[in-house]
Amino acid sequence: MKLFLIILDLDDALKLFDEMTQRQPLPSVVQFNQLLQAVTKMKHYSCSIDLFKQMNVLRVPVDVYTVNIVIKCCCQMHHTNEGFAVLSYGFKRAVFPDVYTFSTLLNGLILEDRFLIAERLFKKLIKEELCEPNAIMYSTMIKGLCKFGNNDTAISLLKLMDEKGCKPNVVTYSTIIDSLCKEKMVDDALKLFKEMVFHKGILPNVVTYTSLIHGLCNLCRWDEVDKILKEMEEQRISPNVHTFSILVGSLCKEGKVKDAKGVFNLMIQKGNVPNVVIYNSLIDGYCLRGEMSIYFMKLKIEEAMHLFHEITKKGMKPDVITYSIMIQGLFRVGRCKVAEELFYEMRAHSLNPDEITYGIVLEGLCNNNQVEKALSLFYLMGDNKLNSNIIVYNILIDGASKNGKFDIVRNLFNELTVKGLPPDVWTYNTMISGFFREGVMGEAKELFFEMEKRGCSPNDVTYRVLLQGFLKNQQHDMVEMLLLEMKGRGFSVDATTVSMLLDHIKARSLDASLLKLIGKLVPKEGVDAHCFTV
DNA sequence: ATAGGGTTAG
Repeated sequence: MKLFLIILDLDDALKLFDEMTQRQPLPSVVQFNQLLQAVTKMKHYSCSIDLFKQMNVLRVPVDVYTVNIVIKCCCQMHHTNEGFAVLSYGFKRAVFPDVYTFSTLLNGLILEDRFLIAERLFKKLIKEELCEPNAIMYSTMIKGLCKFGNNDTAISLLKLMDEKGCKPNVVTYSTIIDSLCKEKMVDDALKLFKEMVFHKGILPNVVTYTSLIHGLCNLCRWDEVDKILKEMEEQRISPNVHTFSILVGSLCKEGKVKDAKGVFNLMIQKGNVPNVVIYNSLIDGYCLRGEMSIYFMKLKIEEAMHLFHEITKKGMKPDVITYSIMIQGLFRVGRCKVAEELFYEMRAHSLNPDEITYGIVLEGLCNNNQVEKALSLFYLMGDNKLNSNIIVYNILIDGASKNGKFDIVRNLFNELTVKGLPPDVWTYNTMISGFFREGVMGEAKELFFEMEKRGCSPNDVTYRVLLQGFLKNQQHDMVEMLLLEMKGRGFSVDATTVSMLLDHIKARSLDASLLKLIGKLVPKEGVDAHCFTV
């Protein structure tokens, strides 16, 4: 009997477990493993661990499969140390780990960002010949290297495993290809893709193609996206909901919501079942403010709302992200009441808002002249996690500043020191622009000199804020110094600031000799600056 | 062991 055929939900599994434990004699370990596997597949990790504990009480024998499943559950819950405890429990009962056990543990360490420990374990396994690494283990280590930005080493390890006679497979390659795409190194990814296909004869799958499509979409290389989609068709590899949701998301970011909806419909027409993720992408598209009037924004919010309700109608549940997107959209068109209602509704459905949701709500309130409400929400509802998030602080500081509550701005900024939460470049920029708004240029200048000392380098926005602030306040003595610093740091100056500078030169409040320097800071026309920032 | 969604400044 195949257990997974009769277990439909957690309830079934638990009932079956009870029934199994009462049988005389007890069912075999294989059947218990199947049950644990089923519970784990449903992502009820802590439940699997509980069942495992009960098995021990009942003296159901366990084998390496049992141990592997339970270790996996520990790791998925980010409790890898408990996974190691299960490993030593196994040793005590003469259940010895295999390559799968160690791969799972390595994966858990990487999941918890403990790559150095993973690396040490991996080397130890090889050196002491505790197990022969297979493609899964190598791929796991390669994933870790990629995760910590070490694509080059990942590629070296790929070569090394091949030399050692362990053949990389489509997963190994896809891992690196995806990582390269995420770092915008799509050409390197395409090179590796060709190596995989033409030199190693490994066939790409939908995951490989989806990663490439993602990378190309991010760089707006649409022709090549088309080419990949055609190639997939030739290879008879159908795009799935993942692939489509990347296409939908990218079209939305381009402001082409109608096209995105078209792709969404096409996907359904092709027999794919939409999930919450792709709904969220599309709803976000309808909520984004493009270059349109508030009238059209309100119309689009209606469509977003319609899609939002469609999720429930189709038997799915909106998640924290769905609610966050909807709330943000509603605040943007000034429908605060409905936004707040949704904020309460999500909690009524036991969806816990995270720091991003809070940030959205706080920003929405601030932008709609409700700073006090935002602050009381922040102090009354915010837990440790929310109130230790620098972005949330930045939002509040900016909101208070724009609403003329500068005493609150100072309070919030000082609170960061008390909490030991380091301000980031956004915080400094927000504060500096707040000082200008308040007309206290001395403090703006002071904070600018201070930020570098406190380990936060200014960025191009900092210089923009400073230049525009000084120009508006007829303070010209800092301008040349700022422009020179920008040149030194390789920043360019934006159109608005340039035109302000030129106005001041025309009015002779700035010396014309600055023109040469300004000319060097203007990005060359027709060249996409993004090509160079990668 | 590999792929998808939501936050801030000008």
